[in-house]
Amino acid sequence: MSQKVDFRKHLNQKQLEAVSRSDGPVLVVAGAGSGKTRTIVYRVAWLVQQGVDPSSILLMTFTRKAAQEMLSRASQLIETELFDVAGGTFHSTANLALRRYAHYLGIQSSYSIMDQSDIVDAIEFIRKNIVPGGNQGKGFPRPRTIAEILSRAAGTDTGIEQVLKERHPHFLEFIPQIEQIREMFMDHKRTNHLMDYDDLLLNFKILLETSEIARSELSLRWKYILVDEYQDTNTLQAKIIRRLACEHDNVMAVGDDSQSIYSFRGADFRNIMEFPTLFPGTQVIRLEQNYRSTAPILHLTNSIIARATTGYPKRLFTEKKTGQLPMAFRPWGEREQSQIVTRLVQDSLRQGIGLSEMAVLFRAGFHSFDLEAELTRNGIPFTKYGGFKFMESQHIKDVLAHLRVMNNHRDRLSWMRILAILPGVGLKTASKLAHTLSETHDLTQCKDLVTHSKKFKTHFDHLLNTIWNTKIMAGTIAKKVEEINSYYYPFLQERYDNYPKRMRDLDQLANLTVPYKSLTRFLNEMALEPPDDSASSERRSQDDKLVLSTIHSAKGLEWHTVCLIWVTEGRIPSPQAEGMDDDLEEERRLLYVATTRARERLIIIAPRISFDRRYGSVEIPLSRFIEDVPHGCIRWCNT
DNA sequence: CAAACAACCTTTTTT
DNA sequence: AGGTTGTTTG
Repeated sequence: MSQKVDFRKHLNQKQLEAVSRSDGPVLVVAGAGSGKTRTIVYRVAWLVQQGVDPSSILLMTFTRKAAQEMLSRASQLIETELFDVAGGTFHSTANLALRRYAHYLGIQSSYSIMDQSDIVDAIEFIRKNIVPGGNQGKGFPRPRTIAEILSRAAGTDTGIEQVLKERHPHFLEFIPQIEQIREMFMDHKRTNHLMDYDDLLLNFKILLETSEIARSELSLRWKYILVDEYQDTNTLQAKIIRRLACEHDNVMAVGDDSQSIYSFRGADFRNIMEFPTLFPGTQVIRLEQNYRSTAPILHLTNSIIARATTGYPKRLFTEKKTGQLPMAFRPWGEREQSQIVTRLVQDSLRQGIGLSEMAVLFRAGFHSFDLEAELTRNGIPFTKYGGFKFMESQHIKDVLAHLRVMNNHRDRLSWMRILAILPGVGLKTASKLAHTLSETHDLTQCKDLVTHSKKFKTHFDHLLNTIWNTKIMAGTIAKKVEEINSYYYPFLQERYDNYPKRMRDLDQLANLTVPYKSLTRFLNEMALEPPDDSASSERRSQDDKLVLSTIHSAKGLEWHTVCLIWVTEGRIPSPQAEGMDDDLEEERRLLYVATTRARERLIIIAPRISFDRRYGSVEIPLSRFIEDVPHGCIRWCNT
């Protein structure tokens, strides 16, 4: 048995209270930097030291990485391996449970998981077919928007009409069409054995509600449930937790309503407010001592969130009394902004602050394009979190489609994608062939599908041979990916000028498969948790690089120095939020999350001029959230 | 029915 | 600046 950990020494009064609670529901309202992660880590350690079997603990987090980190910290603490603890996202937990219990719902357990782009592709495909001979063109929502609407309806447990009224009143006239698309989309998923993110949660919930066996088995297995980032759960997820804990009520939910920033995904901070209602007898514990930031930074962040209308009032305090005032700059334009950041980074380096101790944060992925160029010019290495996704670039999707077809021959859209790569194949041909191919197990029977064109037949044969041979060939998944890569290479070269770079991406993809033994596993995990980008897989700790990140992707992280760019109207708050109170509130919380990432130094930059393609140079005011803040909070600097 | 070209428009945030 | 959508041509 491991040595005893002195919990009293490592935790403050409140943290200790949460960690050592015996049984029953607990809600930990943990302000930014108040030791939220620490509390969870110590809670796991405490439970295990009390003799709780690690395999009866379930740790739900926002990303798999977060779960792994917490578990590894906990296991270091008590010097006990903890790989028996179930840890992961709601989606991966749902996936796990559904694989096992799908038959109770009359669903095949061999379903594939659709990622965002699969969903959009499918909806687009359906929309094209819905009105024969014509697209509804003008004013009709785009596939991406439709996907959003459907997802929101699923995640909030409401109807399409409700969602449209609240979020997209200008599409109200299309209710019948959208309903129809929804029906056809569901049909498409059923016949092709597919599930999207919402289906995972929805079916998990249904499973827990309808199958007494599954519910009690799971609830008896996971006797202690910990949920991180509870403020970013939706109603569906709350219901899942409620059911999972039905046998014991041992749930510890941890979160901060002031940091709820995922409402576009159906998350609602009111969820965390209602937790005590969902679990009567909940002990609410507030963590308000901040261990991260200096007093001046905290003063600013407190002022930013003070005007928010969220529920649990709190005011963080710290014992780090001294420190620099947050600095703010108003440079002329984007160019100057990038130069300030660069200069700042170079100065900090001279002061001995490592590159990886600094981060630049922004509202949206494209806000950093100019900065990226400037950093490159100055030879400053950086990695970027958030924004464009490796897995969603065309060439990666092409190769993945081959793998998916090998895995699930019914995947019609992947067939279409593969076929459309061949020269001389467009929508019509692909559609026809994909239909037959997806119905047939044995590809060797499909050779004669194409007879008319000799040239095309050669290509088609080659494709079928490659798929078939790769499918049955022995060897690792990486080997198979390489096989597909070399088949795909000529097309890649043909289609893209930057094919060498894209080829490197494909090699990277092969590397990603290394930890996996089963192709199904690999594909599903990639859909559930895609890697950040091609660069980050090489990143791995020791590389000293500046971090550029969207605010969303910076959640839960911290740096010595944080620099926020584009703190202006039109960027934060984002123009889309304009006129919607709830959304504007969320933008404020977003800025709160961003500013609370800083330990010692916070820099805010807000260019005066932004370049708009339509109107040319436009003057833009400082973000209203900073305008609101008391004067002495910030030191204004000349550029 | 597919390829080549042109206009366009988009652009939050992510499991 | 990129992909996407629509239009024309072969």
